[in-house]
Amino acid sequence: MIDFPKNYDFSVSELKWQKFWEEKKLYESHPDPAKKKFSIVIPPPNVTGILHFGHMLNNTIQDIYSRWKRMEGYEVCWVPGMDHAGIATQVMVEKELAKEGKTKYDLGREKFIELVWDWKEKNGGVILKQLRKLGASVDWSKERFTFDEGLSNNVRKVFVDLYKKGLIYRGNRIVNWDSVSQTVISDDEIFYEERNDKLYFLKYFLENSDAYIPIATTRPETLFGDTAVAVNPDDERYKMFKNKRVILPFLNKLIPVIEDSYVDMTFGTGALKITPAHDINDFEVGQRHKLEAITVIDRNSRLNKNTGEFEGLDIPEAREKIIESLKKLNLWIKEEDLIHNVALSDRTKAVIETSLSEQWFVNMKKLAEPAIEVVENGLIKFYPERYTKVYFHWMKNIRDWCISRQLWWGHQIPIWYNKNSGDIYCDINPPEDLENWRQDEDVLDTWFSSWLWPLSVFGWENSENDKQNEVLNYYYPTDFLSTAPEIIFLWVARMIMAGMEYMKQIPFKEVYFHSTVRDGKGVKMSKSLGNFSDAISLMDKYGTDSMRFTIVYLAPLGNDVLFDEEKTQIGRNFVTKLWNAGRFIMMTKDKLSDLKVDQLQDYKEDLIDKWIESRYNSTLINAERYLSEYRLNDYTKTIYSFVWSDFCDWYIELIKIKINEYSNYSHTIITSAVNYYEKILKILHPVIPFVTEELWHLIEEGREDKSISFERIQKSVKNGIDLTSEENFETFKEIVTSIRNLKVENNISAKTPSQIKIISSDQKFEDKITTFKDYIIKLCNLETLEFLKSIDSSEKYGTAVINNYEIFLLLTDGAASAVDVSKLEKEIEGLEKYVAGLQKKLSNQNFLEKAEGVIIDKEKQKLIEAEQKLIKMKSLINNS
RNA sequence: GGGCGGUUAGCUCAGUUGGUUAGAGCGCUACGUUGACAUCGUAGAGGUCAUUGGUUCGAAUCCAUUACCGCCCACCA
Repeated sequence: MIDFPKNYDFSVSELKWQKFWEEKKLYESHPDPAKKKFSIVIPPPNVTGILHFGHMLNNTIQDIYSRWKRMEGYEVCWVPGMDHAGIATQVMVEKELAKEGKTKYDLGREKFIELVWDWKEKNGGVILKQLRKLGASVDWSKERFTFDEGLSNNVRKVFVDLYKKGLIYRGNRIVNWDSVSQTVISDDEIFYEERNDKLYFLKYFLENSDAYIPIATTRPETLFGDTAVAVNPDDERYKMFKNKRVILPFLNKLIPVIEDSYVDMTFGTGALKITPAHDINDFEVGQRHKLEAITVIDRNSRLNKNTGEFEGLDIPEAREKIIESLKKLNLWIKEEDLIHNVALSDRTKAVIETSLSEQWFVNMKKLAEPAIEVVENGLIKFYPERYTKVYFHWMKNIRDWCISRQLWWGHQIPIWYNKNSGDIYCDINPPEDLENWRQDEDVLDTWFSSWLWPLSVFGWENSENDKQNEVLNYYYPTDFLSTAPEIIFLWVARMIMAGMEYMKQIPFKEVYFHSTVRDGKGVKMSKSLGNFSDAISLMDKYGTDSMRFTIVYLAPLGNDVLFDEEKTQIGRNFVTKLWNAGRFIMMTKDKLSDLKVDQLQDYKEDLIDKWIESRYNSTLINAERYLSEYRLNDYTKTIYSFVWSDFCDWYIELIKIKINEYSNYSHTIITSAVNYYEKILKILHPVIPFVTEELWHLIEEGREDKSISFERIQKSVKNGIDLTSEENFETFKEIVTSIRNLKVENNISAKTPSQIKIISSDQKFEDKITTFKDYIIKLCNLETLEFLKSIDSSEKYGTAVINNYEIFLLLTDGAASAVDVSKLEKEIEGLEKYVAGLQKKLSNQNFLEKAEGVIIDKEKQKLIEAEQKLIKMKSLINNS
């Protein structure tokens, strides 16, 4: 006899199995040519990261596929790891330093990097511990870090290779400069904030004339960098200025008036000053018109030597002084209030200065071509499918990738400049006579290492040896990638490009973009908004399985998850239900184990057995289908309803009757119940791994060294569905529900034994019912259940009319009135409308000519049934 | 501003190629607790499928329009 606790203690169980799985190295994978493989690489979380709801959802999804495929017999490999996350990590350590009143410059580059490594060893990687807590069945022996040696080598190799192919170049481009962190940041690290600002109107006088062109600008301090004034070619107002020159204030320099359709005639004055060095659009206009780009703001956001008397001033100061001077010079018109978006740095909240800077770029056009093709050809599929459009739009308009970052924590660019000759040396290893060379100070964008992730984690070396790389050849391409939609360009698209360039093969076959997790009101969860519940503490409170189940249950493909603490009930209640069903089965098994052999008889299968087998097969077919379509919520829902509605509400209740009435069958009955229960545990294991492992061990002795995660889930079989049994069972449920309802309506306690009479026009109906007559009697607590041709009208009855049969509940003394007339009338009214609608449809020539025969027959059948029902209901009302 | 989605019961969502009196879970209401489970059971009430128009014998489903919501991209001097 197994001790089966009344309550499930998830905290003990989860720790136990987490340890068991890892210590036994169950999920370590090795290439096995005899088996089909299934491989996934984790989207490497930041080394600074902690597990939030997005991670919980994403890693649960990956775990579901890993576990399901493993149970289907695949050699599954799910590779974990982390990203060194340049800016995020560096900023974190810099903040620590700041507490001691120090900056990174006090330490110097080398010492600072050492410090970051220390920080990583001590505080980094919290999220990997949390992945263990989540139950992620990853292969820990393959854990990688984007900054570890192998991956760093890969990064250098790829840089050198692209450089030698001429795809990496150094160029002057407009970049986003964060003057606080002193680095260039990408567009993705910027957010926009609406601010109240001023729009200033200035006069730029025409050369040798009293006429001026009015300029509207929010940034008068950049006028020193103006190299043109632009107007729209269609703008009649400035016709006289076209192809002439105007005088730039202060510098008295002549700049041309150019025409460019980029200029919006309706905004400001319709005349725009062009400052190619400090605005992305101006830069583009400048390129079109071959204008010079003059930098006037330095890296500390101060005006530089090109601004004459204003040199050294910061921006607000300079702006004020410039306006003052313009007024004195009579170059001032007016100012207006303006609400516009200001770009700010995600990390430092500093106002972003767009300025011209020398950076390293990757030319993306060539790399993008094959990456577009493989998605067009369907070699890579996106779920939800609509992301393919988003992908194409971006890929077909791809811009060059600025890969240099002015940080210390990251892969330093493998470029050396000769101190004497200025020659450039680019190689994986430093030049031999190092004292004559100076390495480029910049590091590479973090994504420059993560775009190689699917190759590098499997030991890619970009050499001839690759062909002998058994591990890489076995696992690449991976089968599945699950990630957040916001990194489709930053990461997903780039991995495809790297995969095509270096493996000549796609990096993954299917990409799932998971739901964004929002709070109950639909607001994206974030720490700053304070609507952020701590995922880990909720796991402690409700159990990991409950959280996993709930979050997947709430995550439909392509939609957001609206999550709040209250909703964890779904998962928690389900886990409890599953536990209690197991407890019932085990208790019953124990109780019946005393039965002697001579008490057993041959077990006769009945409707229940056929029905539950069919329901199981339907559930399995659905589960497989939903998983293959990445409809994870439907996968959980279909199993949920099988377990709760079919197995617990009906199957177990009927088992109870079988056992109480025919205890001599019970061994077979309980064997069968255990069998279905184990099947349930298996198909649920991918989503709720801990409790299913616990239950699987409790349900049968002798499994100490085994894990449910290696039990096989057999593929579904189509002919496992028995529609007749399912339909008959539905009729059975319909009768039971109707009788229970009749009792409630007539104020008869469920416990009171009642007499039921059923009248049917269908001769076969009685035969059909007979097979489950006894179950009806027991479930509804009946004294008698009779089939009659007519009813004794001297008695009072509660009645239910159901299609081709009627149920009569005999009302004994003191029972309430037999028929609720008003309710019945309402029903009749609805039914009459329905019948009229059908009649109209069936007398419509067009319908009869154009609709398919099957449809017409179906409608005719509906009409017959409805008319029958109507007649019965009317007679009911007449009799009352 | 450009692109892409969405709008079905109080809430969150299903609804296959147009042919149901439109479904589920949660919530709500009533009743029910000594034998798996009150984290439960039984039963019930709830929707003119966002608007308007069109295609069709027939529209939640296809097309167009409007309104609102969301996401992504670009960012306006």
